[in-house]
Amino acid sequence: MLTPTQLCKCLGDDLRLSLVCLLHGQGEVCVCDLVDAVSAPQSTVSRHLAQLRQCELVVARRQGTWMHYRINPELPAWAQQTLASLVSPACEALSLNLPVPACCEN
Amino acid sequence: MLTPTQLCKCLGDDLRLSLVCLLHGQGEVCVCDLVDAVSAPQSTVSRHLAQLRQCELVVARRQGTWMHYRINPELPAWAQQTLASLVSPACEALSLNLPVPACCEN
DNA sequence: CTTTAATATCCGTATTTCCGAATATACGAA
DNA sequence: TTCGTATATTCGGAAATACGGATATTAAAG
Repeated sequence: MLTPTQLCKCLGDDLRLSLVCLLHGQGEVCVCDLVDAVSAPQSTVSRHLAQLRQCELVVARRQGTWMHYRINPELPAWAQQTLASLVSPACEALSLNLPVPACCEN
Repeated sequence: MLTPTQLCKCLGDDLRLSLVCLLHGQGEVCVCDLVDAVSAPQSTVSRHLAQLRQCELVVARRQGTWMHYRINPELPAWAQQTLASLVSPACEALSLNLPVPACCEN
């Protein structure tokens, strides 16, 4: 189960925090769009997504060859509040421009 | 200035999160009490406190040989909200028993 | 079955973080 | 000044984390 320390560890990295912010802004985003949005190598993004998934911070849905990620909607209330507090200042600090243009529209 | 990533990095460690929780519960605590409360070597506690201070998450007040730490009261709103969301689940997860018995009462 | 696209995993390396004993510093008291 | 207490800093090594190219997996299409 997700602990506060684990949540903070997940969010304590620019790339992972960026991913979480992007997912928080949209409903669901597929990996290729995330790769574009953060302009990092695919293997790096995938590895961080796996880590976020392992902490149950995000969940994935497969659709054909695409994987759609979104924030785990069943996050405990304290975790949701934490995200809500952090996302908007993080978007600014990381200069993320939402929404992510979607390349894969299914 | 404190960024969301930095804040999360600070809180993404059991010992530092414990210290922050202890300080959040009381007003001000001196180092020796924190050392007792977390039962970690003094140098370790001091090093983590220095890190928290560098991020401006906590501030220190010297009184003779004692140093009294407290949460920085001028934290940006988003950071205060983040702490508010995390402290109580963190206290439970880290099984901290507040309040800290104070050995140095000045 | 082969090819292609999307994503995940592997693995060696580089970087960061953490630890705690030892040492240094700051301060008050004698 | 000297001593004792409280705290900070140093430093070398251990452990954890991050990186990304190469490779594996999965699934749709031909």
